[in-house]
Amino acid sequence: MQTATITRLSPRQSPATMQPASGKHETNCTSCNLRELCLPKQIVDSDMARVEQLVFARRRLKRGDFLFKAGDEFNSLYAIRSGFLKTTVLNADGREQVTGFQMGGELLGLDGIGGGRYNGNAVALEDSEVCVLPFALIEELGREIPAIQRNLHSVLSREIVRDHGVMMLLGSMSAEERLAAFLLNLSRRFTARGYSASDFHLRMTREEIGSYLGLKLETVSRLFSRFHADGLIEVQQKHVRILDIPGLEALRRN
Amino acid sequence: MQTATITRLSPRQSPATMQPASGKHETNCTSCNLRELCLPKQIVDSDMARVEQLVFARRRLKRGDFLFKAGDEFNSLYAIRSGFLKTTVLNADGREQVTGFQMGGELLGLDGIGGGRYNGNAVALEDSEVCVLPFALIEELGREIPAIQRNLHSVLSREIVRDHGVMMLLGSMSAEERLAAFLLNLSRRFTARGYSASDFHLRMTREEIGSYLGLKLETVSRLFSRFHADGLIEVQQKHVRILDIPGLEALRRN
DNA sequence: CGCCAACTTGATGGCTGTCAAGTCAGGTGG
DNA sequence: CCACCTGACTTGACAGCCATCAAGTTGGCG
Repeated sequence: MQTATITRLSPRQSPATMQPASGKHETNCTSCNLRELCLPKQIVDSDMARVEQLVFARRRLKRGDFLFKAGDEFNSLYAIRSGFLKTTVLNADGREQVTGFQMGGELLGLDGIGGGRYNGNAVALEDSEVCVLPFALIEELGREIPAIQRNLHSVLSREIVRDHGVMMLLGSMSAEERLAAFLLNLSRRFTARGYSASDFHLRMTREEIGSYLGLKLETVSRLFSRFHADGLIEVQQKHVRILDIPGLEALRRN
Repeated sequence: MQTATITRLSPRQSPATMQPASGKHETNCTSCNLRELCLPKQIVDSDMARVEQLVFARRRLKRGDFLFKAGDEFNSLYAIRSGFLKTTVLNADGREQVTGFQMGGELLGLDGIGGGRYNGNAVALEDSEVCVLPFALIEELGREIPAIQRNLHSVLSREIVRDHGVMMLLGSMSAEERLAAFLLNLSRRFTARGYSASDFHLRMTREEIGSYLGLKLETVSRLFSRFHADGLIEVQQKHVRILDIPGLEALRRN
């Protein structure tokens, strides 16, 4: 399950001379409905052509496929066009910790910039498609277009802020608070992508939720049942409907 | 305790025209003994003069002083010249989570780049001195000197990797494993700065260690006592001597 | 010298983990 | 088309780790 379809958009040449993608099936940032999530608002039209050069290729993943593995050589960041992924890190003794769940418009691979190799795994939780963004090109364009440079720095910094939020979650919140925060976070991100804020399909297992939240799968399952009994949510396997967002918000803060 | 001495190194002009620092008491990256921690090896001499323009000022902090607070306007990163700091984030209901402890050569303020405001607090745990690096200058120089650009990206990415390590710690390790990993991490970082790997003074309280590790202060205290009883460390208040590094490494992995 | 924050240590309890048994749902093959 | 199979999930019983509450001790600092 590790082979994945790669659609090359332009011949691999020196990064400095890559041609923009063209053709009906090919990536087009200008018309991408995730544009506002990927790209800074300040990008002017005259720069868009250059921005689209960044998208070297697309890559399709089936559920279970690895986008990259810990230790793989780092060359590119990935922008999610569609689908749902998880990222994990591995312990010396083999334990795995889920570090995040990513959806459309979010960037993957930031952990590879510093060390030349990806630090963790990225795995598709459903069939997905990503844009491949060679990092050398990003840096080159960043030097020429300040809005691109600024955007990269913002993305990196916001990932740090997100991680600090997870530390807060893991370090000082109860199991109940963690799951409430998790559901509200998913809700907010689905909303930003035009999906229902209250009705969604979990792409990850109870075990993966538990790993992310520092809990065991049984605890997650029990909490879902409790939230259901308390009238906060409806839950049936992977389908969740939030009935009482203020109620969850109150839990998150107590 | 929020006022802090600021030593201005050069008159505040347009960032692009700032003059390099000079004078016997003034910052000099070339001769700074933390240079190898702050700066990429690839910096050539001809670029060093420009790099030193980055250091707009130094700032002295007394123990307890805030370097910045959550919500403060973001303008600069800070490089620690000497001393020891902690960073924290705050909950909606006032709980505080320690997100890290920083020492000489490490960069602070990365969490402010994305939002225009610092996301958390930075507090000096002992009298400290930092170099003030206006971020607009860093970005400007990054556009002109690829080694600087690369270095900034590496620093940001490595912070993400570090955060993922903390998530692993908090999400899937026992109290004992967490404290062992914490002590070994401190040991490694002191070693890199020329201090003893096995004999050091903790600048933070049991409560701050506990917050960082997701434990209560009593648990931290009990673990210190247990490690002592097991012959792994000697501990007397804030003075710690590691007696058995392999023993701690074995704990970290079990 | 005295005060107070920081620390240690003990007793107890509760939250969450562990172990176990059973249910559910979706996919596969006969 | 249905039965089976397997991974995912739920629920119960129990245990253990760590939190909580409490009482004292230490040591740094004014």
